[in-house]
Amino acid sequence: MTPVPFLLAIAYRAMTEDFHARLAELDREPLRPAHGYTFRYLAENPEATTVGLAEFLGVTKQAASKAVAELHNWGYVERKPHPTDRRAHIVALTERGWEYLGVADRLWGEVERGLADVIGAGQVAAMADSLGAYIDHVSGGRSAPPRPVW
Amino acid sequence: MTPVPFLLAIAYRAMTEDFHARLAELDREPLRPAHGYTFRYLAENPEATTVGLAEFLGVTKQAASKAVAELHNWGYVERKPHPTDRRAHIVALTERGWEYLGVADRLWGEVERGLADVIGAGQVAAMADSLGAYIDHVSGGRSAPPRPVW
DNA sequence: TCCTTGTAGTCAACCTGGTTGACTTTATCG
DNA sequence: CGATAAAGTCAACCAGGTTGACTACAAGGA
Repeated sequence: MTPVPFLLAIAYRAMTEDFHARLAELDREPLRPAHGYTFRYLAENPEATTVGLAEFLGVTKQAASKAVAELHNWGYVERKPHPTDRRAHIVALTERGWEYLGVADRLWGEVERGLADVIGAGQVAAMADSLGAYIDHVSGGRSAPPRPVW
Repeated sequence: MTPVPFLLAIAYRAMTEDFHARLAELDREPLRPAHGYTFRYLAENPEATTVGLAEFLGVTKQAASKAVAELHNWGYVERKPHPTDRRAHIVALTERGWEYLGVADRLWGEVERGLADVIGAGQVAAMADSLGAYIDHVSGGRSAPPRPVW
């Protein structure tokens, strides 16, 4: 019998593939998972900086800096001077970035409905509750949730 | 609300960290997840070859070859001549390999019980059923299950 | 005010775990 | 046989991270 953690990983991989297939159908650039988390962080933190992003992603600031540069090249993100700290830059989603995030959210919703089609909406809700409770439990004192493997 | 796929990934990551913490408590070498899948494949396929392993892992044969070499260096795996094909080699777990696999299975069981402590054994079973059904559904015609992200 | 200590960000070198491509040796099938 | 395919290796490369050294600016005392 396959241990439950492995089932989680396999299912996640399958869903990610589903997501990318749907992106490809729309002729969308397939960004990596880490980019998705970056988008979410920027969407929720309008004053985001590279260092803040690095902490959120759980990587070094150098790695975060590379990611920002990449997303900037692709036009999803812009860098503005920080209002009070001249060392720092505000990193923010562009129009294009917001639009991509909207599409991604819609597609993840479709993937989730695909799961519901197989196991039922009730089971999906129960699973979300269970996983949420587990994540809360293990993140314990920490404020930020643990990041996924990517 | 966090999409369910992300919850899967975050929970998997948390469980992996739990697993590695338990390994570390036992002063065990922390092998990577891919190694775990390799062990499982070798355990179930006593006539395994490098190419077969590569297909199972979903990587190139060169990558599988590197992994085998590494596990061989660490004494978890041995290479024997193939009985009928002189190009090929049988790759098999050593005693040490079997022993490690046993420990890993026990620890994954503990991690799973940690989940059950939070959400209840019934929910764990329901989740395992649901995920299993989903994985079966999406793997469709394919015989081998999709591999996790590592 | 200046001076020390800390922080945002970058540059460069390196590591890891994979990739592609070229190759040798052995199998297999007409 | 001879052509084609498969097992495995070697070498070069790539992507996405790391560590370490550095610059520019910030902030809080003496």
